[in-house]
Amino acid sequence: MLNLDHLRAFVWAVECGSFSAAARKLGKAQSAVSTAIANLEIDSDVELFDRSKRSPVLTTEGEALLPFARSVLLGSQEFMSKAASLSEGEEDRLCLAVEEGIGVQPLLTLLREFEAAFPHVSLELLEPGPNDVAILLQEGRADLGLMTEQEEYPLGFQFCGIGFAQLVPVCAPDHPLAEPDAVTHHHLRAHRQIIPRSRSVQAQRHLGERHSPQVWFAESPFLIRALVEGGLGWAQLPWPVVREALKRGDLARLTYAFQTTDHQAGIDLVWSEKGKLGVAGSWLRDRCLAFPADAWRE
Amino acid sequence: MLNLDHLRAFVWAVECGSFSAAARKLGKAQSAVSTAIANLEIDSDVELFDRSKRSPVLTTEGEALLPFARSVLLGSQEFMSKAASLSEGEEDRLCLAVEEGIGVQPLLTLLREFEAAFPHVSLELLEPGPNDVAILLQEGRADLGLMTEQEEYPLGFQFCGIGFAQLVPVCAPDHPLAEPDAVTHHHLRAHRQIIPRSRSVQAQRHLGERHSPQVWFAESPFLIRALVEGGLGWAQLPWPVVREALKRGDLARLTYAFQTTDHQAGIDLVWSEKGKLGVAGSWLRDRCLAFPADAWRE
DNA sequence: CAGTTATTATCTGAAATTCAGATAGGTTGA
DNA sequence: TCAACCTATCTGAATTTCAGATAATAACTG
Repeated sequence: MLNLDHLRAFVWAVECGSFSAAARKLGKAQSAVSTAIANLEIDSDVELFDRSKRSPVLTTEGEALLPFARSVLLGSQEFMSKAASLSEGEEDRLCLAVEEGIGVQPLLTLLREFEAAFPHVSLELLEPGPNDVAILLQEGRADLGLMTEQEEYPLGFQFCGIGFAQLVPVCAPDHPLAEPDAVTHHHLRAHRQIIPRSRSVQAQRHLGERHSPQVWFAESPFLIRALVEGGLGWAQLPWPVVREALKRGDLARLTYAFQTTDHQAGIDLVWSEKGKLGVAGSWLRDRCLAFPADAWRE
Repeated sequence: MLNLDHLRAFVWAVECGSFSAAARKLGKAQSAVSTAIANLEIDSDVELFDRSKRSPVLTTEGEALLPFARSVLLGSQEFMSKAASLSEGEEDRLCLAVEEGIGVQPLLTLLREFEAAFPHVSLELLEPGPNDVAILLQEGRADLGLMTEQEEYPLGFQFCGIGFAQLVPVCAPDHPLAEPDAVTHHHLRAHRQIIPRSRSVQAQRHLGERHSPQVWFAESPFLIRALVEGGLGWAQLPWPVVREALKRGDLARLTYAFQTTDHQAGIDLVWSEKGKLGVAGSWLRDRCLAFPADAWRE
């Protein structure tokens, strides 16, 4: 029956150029390598080396078989490597949910570090609408979440504010509110506000204050941006969502008369109860917590 | 150290649902499977099964490791399978050179059979210009060749006629020779003939008779077809090369006054001295020899 | 041409491993 | 409670692996 040690002897003998050298490399006796390869030749019924010369040279059959042997050994290394990863408490996969509108841009370098540190953990990234992050965590679908802050979280979750996202009031360039003068509460109330609201009835929190009695709701900030660009109302949207549109002139920024700075929406990092996170999850959590608070404002 | 038998026990235990069942399947004692998996767990430092229930269930770590184990075993099977192929005298690769202009169409079904019969032999197909087949064989670059017949072959080669290709005289539709009347030698001599000739000076055999004192040469029948379509002369070309162009009207067929049937160019199957061909090569050679002689005329 | 070095195959007894069977203990369902 | 099925572990035997010694061969050196 095929034996990994035999394959090892075969590959190392090719690598080193002689059985003796391979034996020295492997820390075994020369006879061990010699018999190992002889057994491999018996098992496979193929003459792997031509021994007529001083040091053995691969036959064409051996040459053809070598990549197969390497492949098996590589597979066994991958097995052990994955096993080591698991035995150190690394999870097999990790799911990170980042609420739509929170730019993933600040995360990119972090994810590159993650890739290098945990090559065996397959990362899944979700970008759900507002507050769906909490639902994904509750369902166990996601392990770690990044979402705009909420008054209270369900039991069994830990959370920690890690920064602030800038909420920018915008409307279409030809919208009445786009006038250069600062707008008052009175102006705002006269026009339709569009507010993000989650699909699930479970938790219908909305992002930002409600300023107008006349409101529409929409699931995604990108959908809202489209509505606002179409002149259907005004909205407070995260800076990463509107940055390009403002630069292009597809949107206009409102100037509040009653507030000089933009509204800040806190960003919380949320994870399920402490024990559930593996090594990689904890690493990612800790690195997120160490992020500077203004990294998310771009 | 990792051991293939341990991996086998692991995978079969998962497959069968219990260690005992796996032992029965493998024809071993239950204790063997049990200790094998225990050893695998020690080696990898991962708990693969949860034994608290009647029959063991995979842990999440075991689940993650299972595809890696399967991969290693699959690799070992591929090794043995390839070894069996080699030990039966199948070559690792086989190179078949089919002279340009000899249609590969008749070969297709044969190649499909080849694929099924010799899955481990990687086939290489070359389509060299006239007479380069002989050179490729001589250099050892190709193992088997299909070429238009030649008066003599270098030593060390065997050859056998296996059929005939039809050589069709063609010219451009607006060429003087395209007239409906049959053309005589005299007509032919008045116009430039284009003849295939190999790149190598070594053997400058040309395909078909020379009918005109005014000749050009070109390497490939397809190149010649382009020249003829451009009105630069007339030529005798293999039927598969001109079939589509004749149908489209890009070429016109000449009618010889002195010959009622098209010129037949014999097709030879050529291979290097007998011992060199492996099982797959011999198989392919014998199947080619059994081809009906008119298969190449389409 | 003789001498030296390096190589492989093979033999041998010891050491390690594997194996089958028996036994004990746990889980499941009747 | 019992029967059926499962796993872990122990034990001695069988098998395999191993290192060291030895002989034979190839290549290089003077």
